[in-house]
Amino acid sequence: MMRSSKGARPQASMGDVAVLAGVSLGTVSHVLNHPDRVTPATAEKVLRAMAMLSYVPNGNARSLAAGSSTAVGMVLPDLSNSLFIDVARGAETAAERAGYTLMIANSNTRLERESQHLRTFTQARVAGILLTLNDSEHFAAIADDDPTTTPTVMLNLAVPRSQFCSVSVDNQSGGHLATSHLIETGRRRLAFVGGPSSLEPVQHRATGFAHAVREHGVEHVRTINPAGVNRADGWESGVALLPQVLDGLIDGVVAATDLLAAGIVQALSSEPRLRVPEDVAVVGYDNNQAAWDSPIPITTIAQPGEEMGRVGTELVLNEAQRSADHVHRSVVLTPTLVVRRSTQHPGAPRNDGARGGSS
Amino acid sequence: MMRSSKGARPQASMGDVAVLAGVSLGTVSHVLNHPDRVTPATAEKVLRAMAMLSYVPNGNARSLAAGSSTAVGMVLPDLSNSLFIDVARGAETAAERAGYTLMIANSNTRLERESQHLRTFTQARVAGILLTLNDSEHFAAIADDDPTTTPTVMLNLAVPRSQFCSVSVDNQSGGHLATSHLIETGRRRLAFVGGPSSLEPVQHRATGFAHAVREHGVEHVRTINPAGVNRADGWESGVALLPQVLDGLIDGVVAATDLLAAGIVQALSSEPRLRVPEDVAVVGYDNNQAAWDSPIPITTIAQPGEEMGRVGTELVLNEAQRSADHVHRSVVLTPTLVVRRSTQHPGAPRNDGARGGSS
DNA sequence: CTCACGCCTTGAAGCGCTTCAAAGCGTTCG
DNA sequence: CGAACGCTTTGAAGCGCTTCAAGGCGTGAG
Repeated sequence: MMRSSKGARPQASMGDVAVLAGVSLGTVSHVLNHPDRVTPATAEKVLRAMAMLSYVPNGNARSLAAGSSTAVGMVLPDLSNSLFIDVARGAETAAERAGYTLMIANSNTRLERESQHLRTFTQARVAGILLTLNDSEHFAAIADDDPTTTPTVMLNLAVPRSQFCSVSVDNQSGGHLATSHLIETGRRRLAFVGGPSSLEPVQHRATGFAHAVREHGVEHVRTINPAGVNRADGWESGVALLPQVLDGLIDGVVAATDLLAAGIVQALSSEPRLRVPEDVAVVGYDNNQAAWDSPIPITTIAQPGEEMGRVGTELVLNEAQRSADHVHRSVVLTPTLVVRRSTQHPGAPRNDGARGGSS
Repeated sequence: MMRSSKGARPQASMGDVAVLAGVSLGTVSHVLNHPDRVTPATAEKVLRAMAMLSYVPNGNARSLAAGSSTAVGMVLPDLSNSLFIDVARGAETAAERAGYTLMIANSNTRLERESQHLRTFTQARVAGILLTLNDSEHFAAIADDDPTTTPTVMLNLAVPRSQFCSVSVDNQSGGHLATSHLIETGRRRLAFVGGPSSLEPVQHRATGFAHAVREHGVEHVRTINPAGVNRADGWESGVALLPQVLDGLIDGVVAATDLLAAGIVQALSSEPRLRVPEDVAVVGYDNNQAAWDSPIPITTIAQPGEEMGRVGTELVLNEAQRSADHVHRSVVLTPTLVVRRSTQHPGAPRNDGARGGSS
């Protein structure tokens, strides 16, 4: 059906529909919100009128009168990290299932944008907010100064359960998992490549690494903490590691992110005398695209991103719907190991696939 | 400042603020919207009262009364495609600069979700909508049945300029660019790897390829159209191409996406007698992460994603603010060539870098 | 045949805010 | 000294919708 060419007539309101259908305003509203209270005949009359006028209910007026909204807001720190994309996807699915709509706002890890978006969501009176943060300092700043009464759950950061629900992944156990895998596949002389100390998840992964090393009594040869956790930082770390690897002093590397791992693999492979995984195994973290796409696919720790989004949404909606008897909870999810070439014995079957899209 | 522990008091309203400040409701409103009409002393009194009550204006009531909103909605088809992430980033920047907030909704390329999100945005009375689509069939369905009066601009798809503004990238010229690059670097016997015919952008790239081949009078040896445009499809296509490449019948391949190109490079490289780019050059499309991350970094066509988002936002805001004298425009942006190893002469400097994020 | 009971439908009272005409007031000008 | 003017502040009228008490009306029971 083509757009009706009524020109610049503002928008049909519920009143217009009522007049056209020959019923009262209240009845029109009931057709939308309590169809059971209305005679089928009446309902049909009204629906026909709505169609005729291309009526679109005004969500603002609705939320205002009803005092509630059907949207859930989500603040994401980084759209280029596939973990957060997964989180968004899980949240979207859960929200849709519950009849809500997910609105995503991107902060680019800027504290200022984070609280700005929080404010916008609060003003819009969304049903709940999913706040995804990377950095515990940002959390502190936000928790102190944005006294939101909107149900909010923290994603990706474990927080004192006082004010919010939270859903996070156990980074320490992930670090432990990665390290144990290396050890179980025969590596004995390990290095850890981490990152800046402000990144809480990275620190926890380091702790997990340390525990595993101690438990198994293998050698912790070296730790590098580059300024960032991207590919370039990985490359540099790999170069730094090279001499010891060549001397056989290091036979396994645990990297705190996949990007780091990819850079490390790249650096190590650039040395012709070295082969990954035969001479040195590398394991990453996050199950990012970079881990699939690496020339040598990289073993990694997969974070249950979708689950995080799903659980977070369920928690926030629970709080929104039953705020009375809602109790804040901190859910901690467990990451899983994904084995690929970078840690496998030669000749083992190669894991391949794609995560990407098209244009 | 800690959250005031007033318990479950609903929310302070503008009226409460007015009473506390000892002024009228209208004055409080003016403090927010027309600070110039209010005495500094009064303003301060009001602001103090707001702080005291943790007052958060109700955006719904605001938009309702004012008849306008300060949000821009964006519908994205695929969060895992870095092109769209770039678009979102550009849009976000432009929206922020204009004092608007960008709300992103993800449709996962599902028509049903697309129109659902459109409806939500329309109901929320956002100032404008950025509709990003992949598929011209979806456009047809949506244009016909969603008679939105909200300013809307189409992104990524060139559409008849009748109903909407649109911003798209000239895929034909991109295909031409990629092909010419191959020819200019000495390739003479070319193959094209495309995709399903429903993907309009891919078809345009094919057209550009064909034109370039004809213009330069080089040989168009073969076209393959796999069922998809992902890495796996690329691998299969690469395998199919292998015999002819080995026989020297093909010395250059234009792929319709980077994922395809990555798969092709992978397949070709698995043949020890073959070297990329010495024996065969490969060029991709999109400037996705996969093109950076490939063992042999892949020359590609970069789409101006951020610019697309920025221009789209400017158009939609223009229409929202000056709908009277707004004229629909179709902006077509030009893609650019990014040269990497996969098409370069041996010994040429290697282009490296990273696009990724952290966790 | 009448009364009461249910089911639909109606009308009116807000939801919290913007805005505009009108009222207050301290000044300036004649 | 009074009129006129400009700047603040006020009060009230909605914005479009939900909801709830109240009104109509058809039906079954007495």
